[in-house]
Amino acid sequence: MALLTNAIKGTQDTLPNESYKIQYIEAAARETAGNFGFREMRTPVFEHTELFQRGVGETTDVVQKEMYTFEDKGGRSITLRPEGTAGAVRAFLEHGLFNEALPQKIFYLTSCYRYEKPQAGRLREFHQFGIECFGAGAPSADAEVISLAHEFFNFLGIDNLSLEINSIGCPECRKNYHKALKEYFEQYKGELCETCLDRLERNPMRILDCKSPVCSKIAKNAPTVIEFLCEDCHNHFESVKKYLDAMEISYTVNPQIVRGLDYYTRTVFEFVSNEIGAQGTVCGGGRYDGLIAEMGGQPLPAFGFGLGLERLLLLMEAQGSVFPEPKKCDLYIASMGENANIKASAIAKDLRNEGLYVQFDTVGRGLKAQMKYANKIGALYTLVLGDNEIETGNIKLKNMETGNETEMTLSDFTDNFQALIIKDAMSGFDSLGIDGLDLGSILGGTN
RNA sequence: GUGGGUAUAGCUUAGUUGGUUAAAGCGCCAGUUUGUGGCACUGGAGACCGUCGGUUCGAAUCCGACUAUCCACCCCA
Repeated sequence: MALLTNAIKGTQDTLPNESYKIQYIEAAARETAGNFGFREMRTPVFEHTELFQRGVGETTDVVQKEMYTFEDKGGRSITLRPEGTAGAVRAFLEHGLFNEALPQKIFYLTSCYRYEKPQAGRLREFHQFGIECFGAGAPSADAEVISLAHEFFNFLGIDNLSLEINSIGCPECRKNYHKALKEYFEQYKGELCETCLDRLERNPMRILDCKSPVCSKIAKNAPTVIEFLCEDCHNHFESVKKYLDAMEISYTVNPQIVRGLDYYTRTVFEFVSNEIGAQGTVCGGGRYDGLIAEMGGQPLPAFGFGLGLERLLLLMEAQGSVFPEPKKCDLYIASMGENANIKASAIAKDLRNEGLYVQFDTVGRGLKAQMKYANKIGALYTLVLGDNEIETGNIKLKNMETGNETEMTLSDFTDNFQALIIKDAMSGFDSLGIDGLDLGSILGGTN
């Protein structure tokens, strides 16, 4: 039974009373991306496993232990995407988008999958707002994409998010840096933690990231990547900073930032929060000039980021952000008797065609229960429809907020409901005169 | 994969040193009002007390294992 009624570990349902929040965030993402000239790309949730092995990097944790990989019935090895960039690059190459006007500016809103132990801000299925800018190698591209994320956060009214940037250079400068780093840490071989000893051999840059007090203390005085940047990479980084300064985007240079995906080169950055637990990176990205060639294309520079929607939502709730309320029900039609029930459905259809949000009873409840329901869903107006109303053609329209009822004929009501509620919202029925809208004749008494 | 916390109705929780029909608030349904919501009052439905096993005359309560969940490490969005 538990299998039937329990969601899979590390997954989350978004229920109807919460979904408007994530919809708001997604709408903000589309809006912001659009203003920067980024257009949406949708790619499959699954790809050939090789794509991620090559694209994300064989040595990364993501590929080594976190992928959802399975064999399909045709014997192919398939993997649920653990991130968005590899698939976007694949589609970019497959459809020859490099022949279109460059840069190709792409955004996506998608789910990603990683087999990890869930914790605060970390799910096995999570959602990303991703940006990829293909074919833009200038420092202005780095700055533009970073400013897009900045603008997005700004739009949502988020503060307390710090931008940290770094440059990890090109493969050429990294070679020298690795050498220097190894030499440095080897002096402390006796003190480093076990995992760091391992890192010393495989990827000494990761030691910079270690949380153990001993290692991080040693790492503090380690040589930084920035000191080892070649002239081109150095100039590039300096230029990026100038652009950010000019856009008044504040940042701190954090030489400790080492991104976990192999494809990054030069500029890397993170937007970090300290309000949502240990997994504080809400947005992370950078330049990946080698990836497109690595995946079989002509060499082409690129820059992008991934932004975690669940973490963002967590952050917004921690900050008490207000989300725009979803639309309220304009009209609830409470009906009694078969004739009225049928009439209610017909009225609802007509008003919905005019773009109004209308509901009627589909449970077969009594009038009182229907009124209760109308109240619960926050209906703005209620129309009671029974044998009397059908017979006489006279109805009362109830404003659920004030409780006022207004008498009118059914046909006037159906013809003018939209105008009526606008007028009512502006002034209330009580004060309605004969100005503008010609509604005087249908607004009999109020009570 | 490794640690630590937690597990009682849809939700939030109470449950005294093991002792009869496991309690409350919110929510849900209905009634008080033969055709009118919110407020109040009354009633109702809803819990194999996470699962399995053990100790005991007797277990929601003690013990063990498992599972789930939360948090942290690793790593990342």
